[in-house]
Amino acid sequence: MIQDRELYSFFEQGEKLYQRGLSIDSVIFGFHDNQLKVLLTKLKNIDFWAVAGGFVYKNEHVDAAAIRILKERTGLSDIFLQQFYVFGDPNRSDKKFHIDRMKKVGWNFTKDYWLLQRFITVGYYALVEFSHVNPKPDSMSDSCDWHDIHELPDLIMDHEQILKKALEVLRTQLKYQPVGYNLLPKKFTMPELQKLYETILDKKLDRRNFQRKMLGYGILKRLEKRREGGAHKAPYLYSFDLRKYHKALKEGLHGEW
Amino acid sequence: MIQDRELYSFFEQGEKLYQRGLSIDSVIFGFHDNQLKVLLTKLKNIDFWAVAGGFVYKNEHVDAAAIRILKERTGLSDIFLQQFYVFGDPNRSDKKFHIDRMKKVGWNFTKDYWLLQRFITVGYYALVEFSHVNPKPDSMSDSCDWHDIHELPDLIMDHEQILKKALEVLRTQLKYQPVGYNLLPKKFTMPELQKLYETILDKKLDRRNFQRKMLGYGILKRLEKRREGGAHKAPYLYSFDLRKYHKALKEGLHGEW
DNA sequence: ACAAAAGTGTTGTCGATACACCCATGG
DNA sequence: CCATGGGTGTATCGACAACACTTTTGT
Repeated sequence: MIQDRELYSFFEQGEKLYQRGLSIDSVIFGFHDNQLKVLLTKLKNIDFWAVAGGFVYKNEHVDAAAIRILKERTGLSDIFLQQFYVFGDPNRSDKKFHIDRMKKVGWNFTKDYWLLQRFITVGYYALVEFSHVNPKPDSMSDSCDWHDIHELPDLIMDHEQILKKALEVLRTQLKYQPVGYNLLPKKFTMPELQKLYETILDKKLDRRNFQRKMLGYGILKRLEKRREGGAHKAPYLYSFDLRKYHKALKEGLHGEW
Repeated sequence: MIQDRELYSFFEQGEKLYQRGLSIDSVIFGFHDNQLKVLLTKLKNIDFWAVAGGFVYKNEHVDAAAIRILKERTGLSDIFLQQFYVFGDPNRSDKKFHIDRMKKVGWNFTKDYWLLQRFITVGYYALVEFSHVNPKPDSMSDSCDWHDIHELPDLIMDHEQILKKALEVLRTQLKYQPVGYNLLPKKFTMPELQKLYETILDKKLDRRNFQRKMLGYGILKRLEKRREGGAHKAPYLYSFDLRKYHKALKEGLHGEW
């Protein structure tokens, strides 16, 4: 099978190509149908899923590797992507998974095979625009799909922990920094932005106060056009004022000391 | 020399003992003489300093290694210690430093010697009580001392960048989480706490507003006794209410959504 | 007595909450 | 014509900054 040849190549070349004992796992968030989604890949030959992971080339910047992997999985570049934690438990990578998989595809390995060594992983999380993503599985996976945050399949190793931690960091970040650009289309309505916040925070917010609070940050531009076709009154469209948005990203949304 | 024997042992044993390509650098902050200080070690044989660094044993949790290194350098355990960033530039470790040093002490090495490989480092920062620290250099260093944040000596490799980033994170953290326990003695006065904040933020704060704001957080206990002996009016002594302090650490100081 | 340090009050501003009210649109 | 969704206005509360006043203590 073609897929297995790919996988074999990975098994064979990995040790030469990649920095030893180091991996990257990116929790890629998207927003669709008023739900917060995560991009997961289904691993070949076993019934478990994983967040978008990968390895770092021997002469590649760790951050660059994260950007590359994000691009490989989604087709997107120029995206909000941020380190959030290093998972450094010596027993975090369950060898049984790797061994089972390699046996199933008939790959011969020795006890000191590179994939069975200890790996530490750098966790990143990304915020992407759902509709722009073109999910592509990697050589280790046979599919790549969005999953609702509340209905997660079984995840390998410590990936559930990684995902939970990413969510936690995202929720904390939401309090102090603007979120929305990269998760929403270029133009969006205030109710849509509010839904995003409500989904991430898992909490209802007051429509009117939310609006004024957001406008108060001064990072939104109201556009002339309104969205048509929908039922009831047509809401305004907004877009982010990127200059002010990035300024707010750096300085935070709330007061200084 | 005894020291060189130690160093030789490190050069020789390192590859066997430590996880390859992975190091830890901890920026240890202390507070003394109304100044924010960092604990730095002076490397043997070269005129450069470094933040408290070390390596991770092959079967050791990365966080555990950070705790161990902190203990080795300061004698302290049970301290505020937190990951803040991974420095993953493939060229961050300047080989020239290692080569110069090894040549000076007459250590023979090959081109693929473990210390000359690529290293990524996990940055931690710690907040410690100055007076409790007993600085001890490691086998690579011949002294270990506090330095004022504003008068730093030459640092190796990217350690200045690491230190700056730690400071930045500390300043950000200060806005949202309580700081002070671990940096101050058990009992302290409000002006002392204020000085700490002013030093970290590099900014004057209003005495009266600071007091009420701090008290408003409800994480302080006013003690019966006052500090005596000093000139002028004696201030109250305070201590942290650890239950509430830790609660505030988790939940943050400002409002919820 | 007075300067300096520390504790307590008062006021005004601004943002956040909780609502009331008005406008537009499809059924 | 009215239910629903969306936009604007207002009253109240609390946090915070600015600044006035009082208390303590060493010289």
